[in-house]
Amino acid sequence: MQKVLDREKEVANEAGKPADALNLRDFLPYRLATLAKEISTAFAKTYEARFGITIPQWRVMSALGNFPDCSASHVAKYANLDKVQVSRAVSGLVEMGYVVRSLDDRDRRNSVLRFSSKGQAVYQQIIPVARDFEARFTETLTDAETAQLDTLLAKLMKQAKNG
Amino acid sequence: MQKVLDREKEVANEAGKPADALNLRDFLPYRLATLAKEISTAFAKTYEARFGITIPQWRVMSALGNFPDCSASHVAKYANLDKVQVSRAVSGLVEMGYVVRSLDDRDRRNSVLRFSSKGQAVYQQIIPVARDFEARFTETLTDAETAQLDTLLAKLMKQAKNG
DNA sequence: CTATATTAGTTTCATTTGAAACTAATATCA
DNA sequence: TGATATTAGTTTCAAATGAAACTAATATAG
Repeated sequence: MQKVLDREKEVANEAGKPADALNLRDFLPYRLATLAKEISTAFAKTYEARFGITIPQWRVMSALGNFPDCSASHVAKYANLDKVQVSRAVSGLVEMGYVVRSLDDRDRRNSVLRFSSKGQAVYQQIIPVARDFEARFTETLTDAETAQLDTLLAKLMKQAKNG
Repeated sequence: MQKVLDREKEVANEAGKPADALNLRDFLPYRLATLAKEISTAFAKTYEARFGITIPQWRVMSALGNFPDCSASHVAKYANLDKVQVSRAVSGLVEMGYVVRSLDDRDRRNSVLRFSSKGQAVYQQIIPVARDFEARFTETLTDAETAQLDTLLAKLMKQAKNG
């Protein structure tokens, strides 16, 4: 009996599709990757054109918005970037006049990063754009679903980091 | 009255954190991007070492598992890859002896891609690895949460593609 | 039919990325 | 104190990426 079932699984189904194939479109890592890419690039378009910043630069700015005068390594940790990405993103932001980079007098290995007034103004302009962008997604969800999403993302991230 | 509230929002809160800053870690595009990256790289590690394939190559193999003898452009559409990525991934798979590339006699612009027996065997080995990997996540969720996740990802993807 | 346009897939080239090497500053330990 | 180790951040170099140019095949219009 089990044998029959096993053999049945090995042959193609009625649509000619091989059995024992995994449908990528149902596969969690694929779904997350494609969704994240779609959303990230869509959001990036909303600020790249207007403010000339990249995704890592947006993340650095977010870090500085929350932690003025912090170091590059703090930015890296907060924004899930590696130190090379932070270094390059900050260099670009400094060139554009959005960020001022100096050294910590108490430990001159550490950088001290902060917005220029121009950078602060740009950041304040991006925040509502970001909130609106996010709202376009949460608006399609009920309040319960939005709460579920928060819970699920937290659980998945926890499992991804530990397991 | 409104003025007072506005002014209050402009000053730093008790922790010294500026008001009107957006916390990246609560921001949906960021959360999705970091979660997807974490999961994708973790999954990639499970097959890159064992089978020597990259993420795009895994996606191509998934496509061929479901659609034997399909074209590169069909793979691209199915697996959300661009044609350059497919071209390169297939070249690598052909070199490794996992895939056979030929031309469609009815329209010799189209390629016809299929597993070699070796490639088919590797694919069959990866499938349970993939299922186990995914299961480690869904096991941390209740059945209801797993269903919610499916619904939410579908809704978000729909919104990402349209909005 | 021939000329032009379109499609499938590859190659090229410039940019992005990330690991490893490097520089400079501070900490630790004998 | 002086030698070694560690930490922060930058630079270098090789690999990955993606847009645009390219090749070859087929479709379409005149």
